[in-house]
Parts: sequence; C-alpha cells; structure tokens
Amino acid sequence: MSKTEFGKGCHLHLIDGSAFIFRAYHALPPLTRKSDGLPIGAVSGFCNMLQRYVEGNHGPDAPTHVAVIFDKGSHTFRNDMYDLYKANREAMPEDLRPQMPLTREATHAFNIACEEKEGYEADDIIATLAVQARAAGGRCTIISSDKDLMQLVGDGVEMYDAMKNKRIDRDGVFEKFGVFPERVVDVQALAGDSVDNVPGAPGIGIKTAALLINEYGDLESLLDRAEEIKQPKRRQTLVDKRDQIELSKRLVQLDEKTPLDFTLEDLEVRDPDPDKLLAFLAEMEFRTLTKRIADQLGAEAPTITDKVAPEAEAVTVEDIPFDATKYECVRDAVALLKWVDQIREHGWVAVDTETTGLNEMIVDLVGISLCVRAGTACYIPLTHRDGSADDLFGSDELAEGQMPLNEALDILKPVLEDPAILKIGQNMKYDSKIFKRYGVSVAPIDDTMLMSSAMHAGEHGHGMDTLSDRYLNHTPIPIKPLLGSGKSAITFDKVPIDEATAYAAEDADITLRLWQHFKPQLHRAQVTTVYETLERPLVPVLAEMEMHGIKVDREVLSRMSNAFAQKMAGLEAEIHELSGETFNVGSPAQLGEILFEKMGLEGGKKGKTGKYSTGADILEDLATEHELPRRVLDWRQLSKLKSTYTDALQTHINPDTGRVHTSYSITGATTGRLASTDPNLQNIPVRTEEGRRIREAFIPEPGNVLLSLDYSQIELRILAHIAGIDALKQAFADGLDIHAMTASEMFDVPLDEMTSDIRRQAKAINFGVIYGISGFGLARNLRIPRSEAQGFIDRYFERFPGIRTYMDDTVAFAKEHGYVQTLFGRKIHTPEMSSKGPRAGFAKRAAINAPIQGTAADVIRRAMIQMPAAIAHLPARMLLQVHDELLFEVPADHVDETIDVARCVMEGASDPAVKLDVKLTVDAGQGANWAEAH
DNA sequence: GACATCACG
DNA sequence: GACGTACGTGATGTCC
Repeated sequence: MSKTEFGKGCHLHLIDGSAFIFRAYHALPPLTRKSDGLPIGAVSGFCNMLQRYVEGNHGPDAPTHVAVIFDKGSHTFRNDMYDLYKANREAMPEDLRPQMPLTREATHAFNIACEEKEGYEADDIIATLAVQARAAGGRCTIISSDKDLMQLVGDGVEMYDAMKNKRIDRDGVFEKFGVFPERVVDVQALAGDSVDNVPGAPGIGIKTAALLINEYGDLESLLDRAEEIKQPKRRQTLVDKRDQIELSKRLVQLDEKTPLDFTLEDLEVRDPDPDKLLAFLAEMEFRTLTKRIADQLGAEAPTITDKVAPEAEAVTVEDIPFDATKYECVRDAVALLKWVDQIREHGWVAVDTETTGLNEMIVDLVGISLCVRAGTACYIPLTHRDGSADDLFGSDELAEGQMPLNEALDILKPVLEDPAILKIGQNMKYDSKIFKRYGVSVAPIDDTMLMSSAMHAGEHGHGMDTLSDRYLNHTPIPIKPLLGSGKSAITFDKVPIDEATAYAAEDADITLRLWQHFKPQLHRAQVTTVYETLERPLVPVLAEMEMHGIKVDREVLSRMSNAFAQKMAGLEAEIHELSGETFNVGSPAQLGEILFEKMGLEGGKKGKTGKYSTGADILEDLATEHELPRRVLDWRQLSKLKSTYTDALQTHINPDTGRVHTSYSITGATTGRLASTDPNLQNIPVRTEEGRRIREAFIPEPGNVLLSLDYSQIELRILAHIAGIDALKQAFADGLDIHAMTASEMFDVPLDEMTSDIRRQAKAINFGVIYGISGFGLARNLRIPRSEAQGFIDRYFERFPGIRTYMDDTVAFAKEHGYVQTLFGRKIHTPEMSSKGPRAGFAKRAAINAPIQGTAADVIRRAMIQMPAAIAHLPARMLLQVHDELLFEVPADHVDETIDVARCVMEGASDPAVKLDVKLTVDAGQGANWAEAH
C-alpha cells in the first residue's frame, strides 16, 4: 500500500480518546449488554461519538490523517519526578475498567489509527505528533478541550471542543489563561492543578499567574527577579517555593519527543471495512447503531441475538424503596454546594420546579428539587410564604429557613448550563421555560415524558402519575390534599415547607428512577433515533416559540365580540318567536325537545343519554324545510366565535408582553402531532368568512409582516409514497390538481370537462382514504346513499389497487406487532387492534391513518428543529405551528429572504433520513395579519 | 365531570 | 348478519 507523504496541505486530526471515554461514561446510564450483562455504556457512547465524528468529516476541511490517542497504564515519567502526581485521582469505576480494551477495539473497527505508549500520557503523544505535523508543513486539529493541551496551539495547530462545537485558537487560549500558548506552561506551573495534584505556588491562581508572567515575560525571569515583587507574601512564596514551581513546570510541560514506533504517514484516513465494523457493533449488541451504520454503508445489518442472561436481568430491578422522610430540605448555600458536588460526581441530575401555578409565562418559582440517584433527593424551598402567621399580613412574608432565590440560582446556574451535566426532567419544556425567565438556560436535557412517548405512544398517557404507577409500582404523593380545591385552593408557595419537601423531592426521585428505567430501553425498543431527532430537540424550539408568543389586537377582538353579541340577540329573538317560547338556545336538550316534540319534525332520538341529537349536520338537513334550524345554526356559529375566540382570546393576552403565548403539548397526540392549549392556536377559524376575520386580530409588530408557509397536500403525498401509487406520484410530479386528477381517473371525465361537484366528491374520497375509508362514513359526508358511496370506494380501489394493499398490509402489521410505524421510525401502538366489535373498526382506521398523519408530523418536526439555525442570520422569528403550517414574524425588508430559507428547510425536511418519491411543496403567503398571510 | 357541539389540520 | 363508524386534536356551555 502506497502512502502519501505527510506535508503541506495535509491535515491531521488527533482525538483525545480518554476524554471521549469519560464523557461517554458519564453521559449515559449504566447500560449492559443484554445477552450477558457486560457493562457497555461507555463503549456505546464512545462508538456514537466516533460515528458522529466520522459523519461530520466531509467537506473542504476534512482531515487527511487521523488517530485516536489513549493513555496507557497509570505510571508515567512524571511519577518518577514527583510521586504524588495525579495521586488524588479517584480509582477507575468498576464498570468502566472492562470497557477500556473495548474502546480500542472499537477504534480499530472504525479503521482509525489507535495509539498509546507505556510510560507516556496521551497528551505527550499528541504533543509529539502535533509538532511533527507542524514541522512537515501540515496542519493539526486536536479534538479535546483539555487545558493541558492548550500549550500546543498556534502556527497550524488548533484545538476543537466537540462538545461545545467550538474551535480554540491562540485567542481562545488567551481567553482561558490570560497568556498566549507559549507561556501557558509558565502560568500552569505557578497556578498548579488540584485535579492532577500539580503543586504550583500556593496562593497563586491562574489570574495572578498570568499577571506576573505578563509583567516579567516568562517564568525564569520572574523567578530570577522575584525579589522585586512588591507584595511581600507573594514575593516570599516565589522565593521559598522556587523548586516546587520549577518541578510543576516540568510536570505540565508536554514531552514533544515521545519515541514513537509509527510515522505520520501511518495515520492516513482509511475507509472502514463494513464487515469488520458491523461485526464489532453486532457483538456489542448496539442495535440502533448497527442498523444506522449498515444503512449508511449500504450493507446488511447482522442479526443480533435476543436471548437474555437470566442473572443479567435480575440485577436491573430497582430495589430501593421510596421513603419521603429521607428527603433533605436544603436551606442554605453550604448544603446546596454539597448537592452540586454530588451532581458533578454523577454527571447528571433530575430537576423539578415548583411554581405558583401552571402558566409558565406568569407563575413565580417557589422551589427546586434535585435527585442524583434513586432515593437521594432534596427540595430547595425559595419563596414559600408564611401562611400560619397570626397577623393579617403574615401571608406575604417569606417563610423562615429559606435561602435567597438569587443565591440558589447563582449556585445552580453553572450546573444547569454545564454542557457536561445532563439535566433530567419530566416535561422539561415547562421547567426550562421557568428557568429561562430567571436567566438560566438549561442544557443538555433528557425528558422522561418524551422517552415514554417514543416507546409507548398509544398505550397510555405520559404523565408522571401514570408512569410512576406503571413502571415504578409506586403511587406518587397526590398534590390535591396540599393545595385543596375550589375557592379555598392555595398556591404551592403557601404549602408548609416540610410537606412541600416530601412532595417535591419525591417528584425528582421518581423522575430519576423513570429515567434509569427508560434510558436503556430506548435502544431495545429501537426508538433512540426518534427520541433524539424528533422529540428531545423540539423542546428548546417550542420553548422559544411559546415564550415569544404572537401579538393579538385586543381592540379588533373586542369590536367583533360586540358585533357578535348584537347579532346573536337578534337571532335569539327570532328563534324564540319561531318556536313560540323562550328557551336557552345554547341547550341542545331544550332545542331537541322543541324541534322534535313540540314541532314534531322528523329525525329521532340518538345519543347514549337518550337525548335528541341536534348536531350541525342534522340541523342542516332540517333547514331545507324550516326556518328555525337555520337560525339556530347561525346563532351557534356566532356563539362559538364569540365565546371560544373573540372573548376568550382577550383573556389570554399576557399583560407584560401584550402577546398570546400558547403551550404546545409534545406528547398530546399519539401520532406525533403537536397539540396546542391555553389557548389552542391550532383551531383559529378559517373555513367561513366570518370566522376567518378573527385572524385579522393576529398581527405583527410595526414594520413587520406575518409570513405563513404551509405544506401542500402533505398527507396525500405521503400516502402516494408509502402505498407506492404511481399515478398519484406522477400527478404530484406534474403539479396537477390532485383531486381533479382523482376524479378524472375515477369517473372517466377528461380534466377539461371537470365540474366542481365531481371534483368535490373525489376530494372527499381522497380524504376518506387517509382516514381509513368506510362506505358509511363517505355516504354521510357526501350525503349520498350508502350503496353509492360503496360503489365509489370499490372503483377507487380498482383504479388504485396499491391503496387497498397498503391498508390491508398496515392492518395486518398492526395485528401482528401491536403497533404501526411512520417512515421515520416513530411507533404508534394499537392495543385495541385485538378487541372485538365496533372498537376493532376504530382501531383499524386509526392504524391506517397513523403512519400517514404521523409521517407528516415527523416531517414538520424536522423542519422546525432545523429552522432556528437556518434563520439565525435573519431577523425572523418562528411563532406558530398548525400541523402543516409554520407562521413567522419578520421585518418587511427581509420577507423574501425568509421565504426562501424557510421553504428550503421545509421542502427538504425529510432528507437525508428518508428519500421521498414525491416532492414536498410549500406555499407561502404574507400580510399585515394572519388572515392575509394564510 | 360527562356530554354535545364545533373550531382546526 | 348486525354492529355503528370517517383520522387527530382542545375549548366551551349545559346539565347532573
């Protein structure tokens, strides 16, 4: 094999292997190999990091040479100089030790050079190679954030912090040390390092060290001229501890002449051997990663055994009992700092906030609970009020024994924002919005609610009580007795601190246990990708949209409310006149009596409660013969618009922001769709002219416009792809009117002779197909005889036989597996599939619909997740999502650019995970309000 | 709190 | 052969 000589134009990547391993070990729960219980969490994380590294290595700056460098053994030449070097290092965790050789194997499996040398630290090898690369005229990037390596930066050598996605150059080093790389060892020699047990000069930290070095030029001059230092204590230290400081310098100085038995040329980038790589991953039983890499390499994924070692399963059972009396109430900084230490030790923490209500945009923070391992949790009360005080104003006084809110946040903020510490929550969107309002940006996160949704959508809800009952066999302390109900209900800040501690700390304890239960299961359920690409990344995106809100013009709504009230009064009088008595028009029961008893109209009883049904479709039929039903329909429309929209929306305008802030439920819909609440901004009227005008109240800030981009026929396009209907695909490719095309195919009418009525019928059929069509349903929708509707359906299946195959296959799959899947791997469980009677029909249709609706939901989720970065350079904001539509607010002079970018993201949202046979098309609209934009 | 009704995709 | 149905949501008002 001929090797390219390393030289100008070459780019060497050096990966700090030990850093990768420790980061992987602390970021993941203690995973074990299913078949024999071998600990493999760190190996798994390590492989994922390598994989992500390889994936990201394309483009102009790709490396030509690469190696992963490891530490070997614990005794190095530095121990010979100073026997206490790294003496206070904790022993390697028991479950990490057996994983060390596996990480080397993993590196070989990826066909990346893997180097280590007895007696030397990885840092020395890295230093030697970096210097060699520089000398040969090439460049070098050290993938690590270790400050000990910063002395190497400069002149073609850079560092890259993969975690923070940040390059570190000479300026970056200066930021960290206050000196440029060539003086870093001098500063380190003075400042010492408690982690590595480098003594340094007592009482001198990095800041002081940099100051001294910058003043005297370098360490040697400083020590020689130490007598000139003005501060007596500092002078004394430098004089007395000269030997210790010089030793420290030798300890931190990297050895750039490590003898190596390989050359730079040996590190040339090589493609992995698919067989070897996949065999290793399969041996580790990494199901998701094996499959993903197999797909990428175009190779077949090896099968992975499903057998479970009996002893391996037994140890996973959680035996620690819940005990609310063991929870700690943290009342001062000293106690809190102990918790911070524990959090840093573990690398993760379960967090829960207690607040004065449920609206994150309004409520106040009352307390915070933390948990680092099952049974070990605390509550930090912060703003509890003293309700027990006798004087009248007692309830406004802060209760005794709480640390100041700001002090607690100052201590917790670095932890909550630390990229190396995982914050675990149940519905973290809520807590991160609360924290955000107090200036804390929580990241990175895991969310047990989203994990449950990824694994169990369709099986049950994902609230904490449900999950705890189901998976921990423990019923949480109910909140009701603490807060009371009705008029006498209190807010959490009025709950006595001891009761609050038991309740709040338990929530964090439960959350941590759920996480430990769920995290290893994500892999087994094959939904890690769903969780990591479609669920978790949505949290910050939605949090930002919700907090930003949308401006609503109260005046417009108020005027409409008045107009509606007037019209309703008129209609009500007419209705009473026509019926001959005054009654509550809003009562379906009273209306039914009048229509079907007093007036004797046709259209009998229905409903389980024995009441007459007076739904819009029934009244619509009656309206052809009588005036009263029409009036009632009109009244109902106005009543709906007024109560649900023009009145209610006003109450949702936030007094501080003047905007309306909805809340999206990520797990609300089983299919993966979002749901919008408080208020629901996904059902603002649009279908009728009067209703549509409500959208005129949704407006941009002055100088801005509202921008609406929506997917055209996304569900039908996805159906065409999934069911493989060539005629439909072709029609979309040709940009045809899809409903007209369907009508033409079905009724043999040429497109140029199409009538709106025939097209309308075809449209109903197309939608019916998406919903799991039935003759009855179509008949009712089109108001045609059932036999005729059945004829349409038969004909449709004749013309598009692929549709029937899709439906049959989907139902069969659901029956066999108990779930169906979207194109992106989201699973929707169908537990009702095995039931008998009418429920089976529902389950069937839901199973047919779920992959279509769910895939469309996945697509727009992907677009939303990409959007913030895509529009970061623009002054545009994403405000709302309405299933297939995204609404933006943008200054008028950036409209076209925003449309281009957002459309590009939306139309390409399925790439590269899924290659659709059908192009996705996005329509755009803009205007001075939502009615104009849509 | 169940139910009916109706707003959206 | 009868059953009793379009899929997915949330908010409101009535009535018990």
